[in-house]
Amino acid sequence: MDARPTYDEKLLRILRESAAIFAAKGYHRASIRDISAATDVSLSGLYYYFRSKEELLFLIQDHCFGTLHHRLNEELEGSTDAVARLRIFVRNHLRFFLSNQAEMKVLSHEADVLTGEHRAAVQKRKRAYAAAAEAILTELGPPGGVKPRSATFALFGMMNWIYTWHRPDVDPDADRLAEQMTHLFLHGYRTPIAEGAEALPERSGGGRGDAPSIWRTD
Amino acid sequence: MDARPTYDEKLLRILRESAAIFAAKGYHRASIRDISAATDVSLSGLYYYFRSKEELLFLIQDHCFGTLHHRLNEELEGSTDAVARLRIFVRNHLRFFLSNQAEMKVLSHEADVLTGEHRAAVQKRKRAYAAAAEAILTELGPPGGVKPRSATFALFGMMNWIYTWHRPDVDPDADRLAEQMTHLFLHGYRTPIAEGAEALPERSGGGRGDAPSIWRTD
Amino acid sequence: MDARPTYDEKLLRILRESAAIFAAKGYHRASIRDISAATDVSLSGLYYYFRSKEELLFLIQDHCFGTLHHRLNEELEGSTDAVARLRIFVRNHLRFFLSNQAEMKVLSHEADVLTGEHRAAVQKRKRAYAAAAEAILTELGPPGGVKPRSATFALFGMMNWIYTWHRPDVDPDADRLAEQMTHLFLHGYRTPIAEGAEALPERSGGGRGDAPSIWRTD
Amino acid sequence: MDARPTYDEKLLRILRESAAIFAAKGYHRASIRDISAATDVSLSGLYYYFRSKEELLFLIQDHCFGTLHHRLNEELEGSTDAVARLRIFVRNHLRFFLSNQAEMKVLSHEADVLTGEHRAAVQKRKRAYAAAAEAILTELGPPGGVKPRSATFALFGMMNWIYTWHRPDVDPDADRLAEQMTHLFLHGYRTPIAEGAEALPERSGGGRGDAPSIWRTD
DNA sequence: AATGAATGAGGGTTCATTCAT
DNA sequence: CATGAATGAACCCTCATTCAT
Repeated sequence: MDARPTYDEKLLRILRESAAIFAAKGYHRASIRDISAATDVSLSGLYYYFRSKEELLFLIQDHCFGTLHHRLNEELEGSTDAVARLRIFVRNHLRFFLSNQAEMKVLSHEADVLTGEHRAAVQKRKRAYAAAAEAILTELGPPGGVKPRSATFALFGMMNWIYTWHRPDVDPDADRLAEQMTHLFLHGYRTPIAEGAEALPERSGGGRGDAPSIWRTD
Repeated sequence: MDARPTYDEKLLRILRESAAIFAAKGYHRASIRDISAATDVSLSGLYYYFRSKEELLFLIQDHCFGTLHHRLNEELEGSTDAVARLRIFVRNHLRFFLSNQAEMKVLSHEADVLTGEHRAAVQKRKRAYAAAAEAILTELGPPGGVKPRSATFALFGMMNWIYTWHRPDVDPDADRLAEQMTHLFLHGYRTPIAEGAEALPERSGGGRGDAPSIWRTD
Repeated sequence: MDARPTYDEKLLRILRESAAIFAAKGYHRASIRDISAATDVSLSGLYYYFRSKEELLFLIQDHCFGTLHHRLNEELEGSTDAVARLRIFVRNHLRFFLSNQAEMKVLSHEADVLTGEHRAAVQKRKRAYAAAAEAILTELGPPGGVKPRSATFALFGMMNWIYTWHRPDVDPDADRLAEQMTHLFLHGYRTPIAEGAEALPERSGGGRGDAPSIWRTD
Repeated sequence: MDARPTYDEKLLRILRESAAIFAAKGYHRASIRDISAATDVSLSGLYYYFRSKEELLFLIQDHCFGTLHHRLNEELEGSTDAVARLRIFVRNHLRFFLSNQAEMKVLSHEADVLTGEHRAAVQKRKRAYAAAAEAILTELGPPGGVKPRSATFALFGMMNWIYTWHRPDVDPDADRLAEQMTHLFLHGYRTPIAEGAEALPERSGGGRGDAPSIWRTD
């Protein structure tokens, strides 16, 4: 109804372009000058939209998380079956991830750049989203031997790692990947760990505590 | 036998401290001055040990990958059972990860900082290690529906993501985590995907191609 | 009679707030944004009232000097006794100074910020005021040894320096201070310098010309 | 004995040139680039000698005050007569002031730019020097009506104001000025205030409390 | 083998000011 | 009258790196 570009639209454009630049070069290597060039907004003009580079990153992360979680709730609505809900969760996450690769890379990769209140606000979002995930896992019933906390993060690891390897021309699309990851996770999660499974013969210096230095001297 | 501090020992110390600093602040935010302060070597003195900051990062990553892969081969030696070999692989990876958190974080997090020959050299190492992993998966026999490439990276995702969440006081140690992750992966990998599993009712705009903007405007 | 806020009143409010800010932070450190915030006038809105930051400073200084001198003439009117006139001069200056500390600090402290015509206009006011002071001193009759020019500035120094130290809770008020300073000045001014008073034994390297560096190297 | 330029000498040169620039343009208007140009040291090279612009100002002020006070003590040594000591104090101050005009202007004019520890350190110096001055005044015996605190600052006002007016070609040199200011101060300080001196007829709105606005509206 | 001194390039940010509305 | 949006210029400071010693 209103064709005039609104204030919001311009900010959103800046956020989108900035996310792409942060994704490509990394937050610290990207300069405000890069963003100025990409957006065709003067260096100082940008500061009308955010107070600092860090706030810019915050705006990106905050909006991104907000939308991700918001969509999840929409998708879950009405669904009651535990497995279906897990599948929806994974699919939503991966769809969003692959549709907004730049933003999600920024979210995954620049997680601990933020400080102070910005950091706190994003962590709050993160915790809420992780809690939603854990709740879904809980609905699945007791796991077969994997701790729920580790399992949650293992699932996130599978999903969040994709920005490092996924190539659209070679790899499955979001929905297919979602099926596969749900499947992968679900069976292991439910199947009890067999006795003696861990009976691996010890070979070299054991686990933690022994902590051999990473640096070979030979 | 030789009590004199050798050249190597000092370089190694520098690499260790540098890895810790890179892990804590990120490669780009960490300055050579930080490293100078941490190592008690003068700024210019450091340049005796590496030609540039990037080479320093390379040395860390190269040694780290080298050791990781070297250990894997040692651990695998003599073992023939496919499942056992997978378990060894995961355990080796996680032990190493948790024993050398700083280095592994640098490896995971600063993967695409390197350029030119340094980049090529590390990628070669990375590919070799990934190939070893994929070979082990292949030994497991045909998967039940998950593509081997996706599965490999899903496994790496689970494992490499731990630097973002693992807390030694709360979470299982490396060996126990290895059991769980092996278990998690293995069952999903082998179990065939049931027909109709993906029959999720479509809800919002579909997967890729539709690519809704990340930024809500409502 | 007229309740509507007039043009002048708003300008005056702006000048008053600006003077306070300039006094607090110094002209150069104070930003137009600070003034915008303090006056609740938008950044660009301020430029309706003055053409540039420098003009704003000019308006403050010009008004301030104008009023100071105007009051002096009012106070002096009808008084003929030389000493009484000096007393009135000092009292007027100090009253004004302590009643308008911000403005007078700006006057004293930002004296040579102005350039071009602004500078010329203020200096004209300054010279006129200083001439009035010198005239009063002349009426006192020939000094006892102090040059009139130095004496005038010594008096101004005493008076203008107060913005650096005067604390209303501890120090005398304007009128009492005026008595004391008049007294202080008057006696020294009239009393002849005794012969041999200056017969101080030379100690270190003499006065100007010798110009020892300020920086100790021992 | 050693003709090689030492580290110190270079720092001192930088401080001297910086003081001249701060004196000429004011601290805030002067840029590090100005100093770089004046000293022929690269912009970044300067930061080898100080950590920030503020520290540079601190170094100037600290050294300056240190030397001033140090010299005072040297000059006072052995002198016992109260009046002679006052004369020495004033002479030392004025000699130093006129021999190091730039530094002293910076000291007088940029007094409250410093913050934190820098500010505290300089204020400590300032208090010590002011205390020395007050001690000398105390030795003179009880004043004739002027409060010692006001008197001290009146004297400082006379002296410190000279950077605003003194012209070497027209005005007396430091030693002569010292005589005159000592004389000016001394007589007023000792002579009792006559009764009824302050019996000035009130004319316009009285002293403080009445505080007429500085801005004329007529 | 080690370092003090120095630098060019570039970083984030602020500022006074303008102009269409 | 008033303002939201925008900008060029400048500012302070940090960085990786070098080089004479």
